[in-house]
Amino acid sequence: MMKFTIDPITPHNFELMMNMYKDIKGESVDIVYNGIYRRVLRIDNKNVLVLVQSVGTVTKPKLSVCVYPESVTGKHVEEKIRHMFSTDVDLSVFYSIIKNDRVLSKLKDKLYGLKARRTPSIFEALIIAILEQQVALSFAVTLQGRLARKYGEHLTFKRKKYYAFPTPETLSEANAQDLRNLQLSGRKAEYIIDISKGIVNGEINLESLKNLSNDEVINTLTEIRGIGKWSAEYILVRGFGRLDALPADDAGLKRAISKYYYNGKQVSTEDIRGMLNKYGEYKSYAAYYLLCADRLNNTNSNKFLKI
DNA sequence: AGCCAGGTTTAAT
DNA sequence: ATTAAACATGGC
Repeated sequence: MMKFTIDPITPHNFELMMNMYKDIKGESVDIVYNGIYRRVLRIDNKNVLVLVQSVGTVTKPKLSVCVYPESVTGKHVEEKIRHMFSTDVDLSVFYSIIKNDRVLSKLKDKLYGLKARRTPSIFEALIIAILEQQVALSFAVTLQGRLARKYGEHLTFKRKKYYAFPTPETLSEANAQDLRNLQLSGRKAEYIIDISKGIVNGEINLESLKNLSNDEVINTLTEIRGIGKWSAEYILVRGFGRLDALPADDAGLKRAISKYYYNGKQVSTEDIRGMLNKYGEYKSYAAYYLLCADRLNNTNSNKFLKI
């Protein structure tokens, strides 16, 4: 077992990050209980189980990471964990940008230290984007779990099975009917198989997009069948970790902005872009905090945020 | 029952 | 160039 610690940029609220999705039922590749996050990661072409927990506080954050087995490069694990948990995001900058916004400044107090999780790979962000298109988030998580159980490799730790997110290689050989049996739509099944094939045969190279601008990434990704603007922007945020990108079409975001800023009146995508644009380099966090507020308002019987 | 949910493509106008 | 229908399922 390899063990090391990471010092995220403060503030960093690991517990809140873990709790943000705990109301969503359904098996998943991300397992959290007893305050410990567990999942299988592909590192150095090997599957390893990673356990992450907080051993610090929100203002003096420290993460403890355990890796089983240890036959991988520690530095590679650390890079992946830093990316996934946004340890290098500096929320103090975001908080100073939004200090005059009546809604976001309240959310800052309620969600202090909350950072967004990112996917370990761009491929995973891409597949999740497809799964989440047009369905409730909880259903998308259920589909993700089914996909992992059927197509993901697994490893056993303390008599418990942990599933990796499926690889493009495996999904490229999946059968469309099998995916439909998991209750994906026929379209989503096609998208996932075709994209996986494209990655395997080299027509799609996700890693090569890392140095491109947001717009260049969007233009490239939206040429792929099944990836529209929303998905491309979602992938920019969730997978690439771009802080200045934003899925402005998002249904949940529209609902939140209409509720908190426009007294329930409908807002257009362009309204959203216009208003969140002023948060510049951190506009993804403005969107994320609003989405979280809306979600917490809907899942908590007592109102989370009153404006 | 019917519409919406962290949309996209395809096939009409 | 814009608009409508189809898509799978669960919750309200």
